[in-house]
Amino acid sequence: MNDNTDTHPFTILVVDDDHDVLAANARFLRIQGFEVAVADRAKTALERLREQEIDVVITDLIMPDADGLTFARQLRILYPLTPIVFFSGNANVPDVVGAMRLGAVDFLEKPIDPDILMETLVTLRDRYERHQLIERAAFTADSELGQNISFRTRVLAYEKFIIESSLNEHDGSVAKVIDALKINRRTLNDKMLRLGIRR
Amino acid sequence: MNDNTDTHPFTILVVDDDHDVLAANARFLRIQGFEVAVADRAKTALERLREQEIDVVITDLIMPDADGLTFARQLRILYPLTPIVFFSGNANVPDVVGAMRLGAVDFLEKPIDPDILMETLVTLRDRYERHQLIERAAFTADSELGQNISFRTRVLAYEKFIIESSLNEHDGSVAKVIDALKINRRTLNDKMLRLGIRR
DNA sequence: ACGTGATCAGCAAGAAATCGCCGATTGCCC
DNA sequence: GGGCAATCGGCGATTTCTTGCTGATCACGT
Repeated sequence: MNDNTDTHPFTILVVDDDHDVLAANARFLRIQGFEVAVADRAKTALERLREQEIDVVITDLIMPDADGLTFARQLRILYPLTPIVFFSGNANVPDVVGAMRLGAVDFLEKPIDPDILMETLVTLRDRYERHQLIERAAFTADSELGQNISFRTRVLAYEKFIIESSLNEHDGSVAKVIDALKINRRTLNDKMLRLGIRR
Repeated sequence: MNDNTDTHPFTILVVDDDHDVLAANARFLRIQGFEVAVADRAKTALERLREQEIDVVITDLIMPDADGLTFARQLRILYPLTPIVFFSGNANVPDVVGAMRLGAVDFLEKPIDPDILMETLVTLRDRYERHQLIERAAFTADSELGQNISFRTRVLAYEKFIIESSLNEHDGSVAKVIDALKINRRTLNDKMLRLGIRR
């Protein structure tokens, strides 16, 4: 199911309707060594997401064809675990609340401070490099087929993700995972078996 | 409709260092039929939480003895499931982000609009009156030990998130959610009940 | 080689979730 | 009012999950 891209580069999708800002940010991120994809509106952004593997989405809250929250909502359905970072020039509190409720990783203010942006991205990349890999495969594998991923599938993928993350976090120690997740050892074993998790 | 005096009245803890505002808000909420506890600082608030069962905490972001986020962090350790509603007069984006990351239910701006506050609280109460009880028990049982949130809890939270997202996406149409998530109607109904999801 | 600690799977009973079937309710249109 | 579509909850059979008990591996240090 999972394709060959053993190690695809960590890719960031930057969404901004201001082409100048978009280009500048993209350039900055490329210089910093990230793989960057760009889009100037929600529709294009969703296309990019379909075309290539995106690891992080950084998006303006305001877009010509949809507001950022609606976009994030769609994104969440299709790619439930892809981190989203919002930015906006004049965000009000309800917007920020809404964004965070949709699982935004962070909310930055425009103009973006490069240091802060980098810090956020590096954190995400580290996290990605540690665990994300496997969980991602499960999600994307399904989502490519169509819009609707079954409830069951999503939940299983999430379970897998949690367990693998925790295993990673604890250097593969099952005992520690049992303690951390407060899960019965037998149950954990079964789930690992069922979900195809190896240490 | 429902008299749920089976356990204890739905209790709100209001935290504000401005005694006048505190008194005014407490009075307002009592008139609205809520049981209200008050505190004028983080320390007192934590005492109240120990003394009595609190169902919702409404707190100013700024307190004399600790900032609201630190307070929320402590609260989260001790009572991970207790909903927190923040309010602040001059909130900046990072504060809101931090609050939401700590699992705040909402972030209101001062001066508080009574209607919005009521709406938030009524939603929380309804949810509480449903089956939050069960979930709640699971959460608090786990949380006493510390940071680690149990596997079960996380999965439940994710299920809730999926269903709520899907409901949102489909304007609350259960039928469409059933189709999108490919979930049995009966199962969905059960889960909504168990997880305290309303349309 | 032996003990120890960590891990794993088979088994089976008990617990929980799933889901079809049924009837009830509500809002809407004719 | 009557028909219709959407929604919900009770009931119960069936399936699935959980989990304690057990014995088996395996790596490692003595």
